[in-house]
Amino acid sequence: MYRTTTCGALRSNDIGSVVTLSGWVQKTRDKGFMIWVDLRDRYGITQLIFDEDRTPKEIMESAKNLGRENVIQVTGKVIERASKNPTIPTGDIEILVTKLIVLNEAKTPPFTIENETDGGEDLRMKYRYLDIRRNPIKENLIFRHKVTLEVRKYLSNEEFIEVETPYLIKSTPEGARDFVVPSRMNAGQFYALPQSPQTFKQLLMVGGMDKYFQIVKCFRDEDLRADRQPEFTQIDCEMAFVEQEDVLNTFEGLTKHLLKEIKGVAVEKFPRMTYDEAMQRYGNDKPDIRFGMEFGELNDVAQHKNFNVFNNAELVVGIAVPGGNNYSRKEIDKLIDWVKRPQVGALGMVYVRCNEDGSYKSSVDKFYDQKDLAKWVEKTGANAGDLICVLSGEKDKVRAQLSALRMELAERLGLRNPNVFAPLWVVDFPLLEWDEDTQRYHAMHHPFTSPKPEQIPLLKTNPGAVKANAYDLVLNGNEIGGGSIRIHDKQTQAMMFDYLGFTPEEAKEQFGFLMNAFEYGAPPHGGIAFGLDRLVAILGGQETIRDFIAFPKNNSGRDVMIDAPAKIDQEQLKELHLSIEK
RNA sequence: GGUCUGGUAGUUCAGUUGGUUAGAAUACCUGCCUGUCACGCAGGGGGUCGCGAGUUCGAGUCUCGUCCAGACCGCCA
Repeated sequence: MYRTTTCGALRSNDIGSVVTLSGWVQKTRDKGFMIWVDLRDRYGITQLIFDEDRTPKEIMESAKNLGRENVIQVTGKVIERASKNPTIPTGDIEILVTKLIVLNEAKTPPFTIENETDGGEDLRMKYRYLDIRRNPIKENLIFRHKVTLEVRKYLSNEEFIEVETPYLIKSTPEGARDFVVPSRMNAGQFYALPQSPQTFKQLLMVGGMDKYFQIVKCFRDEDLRADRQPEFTQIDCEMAFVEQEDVLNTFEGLTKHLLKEIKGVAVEKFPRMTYDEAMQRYGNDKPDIRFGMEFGELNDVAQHKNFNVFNNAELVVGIAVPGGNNYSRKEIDKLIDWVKRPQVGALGMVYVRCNEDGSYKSSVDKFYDQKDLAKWVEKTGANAGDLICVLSGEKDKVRAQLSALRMELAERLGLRNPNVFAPLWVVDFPLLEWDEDTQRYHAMHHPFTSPKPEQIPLLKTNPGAVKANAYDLVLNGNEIGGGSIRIHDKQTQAMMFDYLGFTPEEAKEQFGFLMNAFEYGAPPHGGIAFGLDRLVAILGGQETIRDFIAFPKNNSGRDVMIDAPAKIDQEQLKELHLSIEK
């Protein structure tokens, strides 16, 4: 038997018992006359003691040779420590070792296995199995387990059934780029890995499954970010015989359950905001509402005052930065440079200092008097001591720019407190989105999303204005879930494909199976999908999802540990009917 | 595809206007140390300054190219 208990279990009431422990050598402290070894496993650290009076000589000798991360097994008596360590749970006791077996030696690890490791990202990924031994990563993986367990518990209680759907499916041109898998048995043909199980879960509704969920891997062949991996996990859900209200209530319930069980946070009813309102108030369809700094539109009060930059702009909009009047001229100039970076793309920034004495000092005093500026203050909700930052230009662009500035400033001001949770629903998303590159409309959510029925006639006259029964769940400025009420009849679905530029033949070829199914009694249905990696990271109070994934990919989509992707040999290529272009 | 930042000891980093033998911390090795727990003390080993070209009497430092990593923009129905 390798162990009778774990390294996190023993306390002072175990004193006197004889135990066997197995684990890794975290650290040895060799004082010559006495050697202490911190033995670590998943559950904690227990101190071993070897001393020249009480430990046999040969055990003393082999203890001297123990290196970091050796795997050892020890047997010994639990004794009370002469000097206790109140900072760890097992700090009152230690093991007087009578038997020591080195189960496996270890090379010196390339970075320290400690909470604050000296290892860089690259190295940690290459030796991820060592990284996982570190508490922060280990705790994150356990945390993720708890979240998924709570999801399964909650949804099962609500009578959802977890059903697995296939990973080898068919590529479709809509949406993200597909990962494809060549078929050996069907020369020249390819499977695609699913971007989501969307059509399958709809077919499960047609199949009468009624309430479905699945914690499922999805795949998108697009560039990565700190919060984006090419393979990621969704909590994919679908319900039949529901309206939008039913879906929102059900998954608001799930989210509340998670916040309560995982974080001990009780949240009242989630606020709801239309897409248009979110864009107007925050310039963003996933607003972080943990803090204010709401947009104040200034067209009415800032235009027609001889300042041509504003006069020629579609939108003039500002935010009040709390305490921003403290910024030096140099700091403000730096802020202006920040918004002018290509990533943000503003051409400039106008600012108003709100002095404590109630007066205003702006960068455009030539064009605006105190009375004018007072109106800006009113529109942005600025207080004395604030700084108003104003951007202008094309509506969509300037909103994105000011939103970026708002988030940046909130970050700098420490307003994005990871222990505060501010969820909200953003509803009434547009159905379609104009795409400049292809000069046609794209489905904003996906092509199975139902337009608001009363707005269907509007599709003919002003497609861009049609709203969908689509919704996102936003948490702390992150989209953690999104879904819609789906189309469930063949005619509407065929019409949608038509608007999206599919010929009837293309629609039939790609989605004929779904439209056929709609002819055999498809119930009204709708659903939602949560990004599990992101949800777990946010609940864990972190921005990057990588440390909540056991074996993540790096920025260029590589797994640096197994060194994938990699070439395959000529034989394999031949079998798959492939040849590589030189 | 683009923008920015970085690449120097096992590791994390410093390295001034281009100038002698490239440093620190930590890790590692050796010795000492009568209760350590970030143990302490003394000593030691450890470098293709990412790679390639160029400028120069001289390049870790400047220029160009290239590779790698990270953040972001585009992209992500």
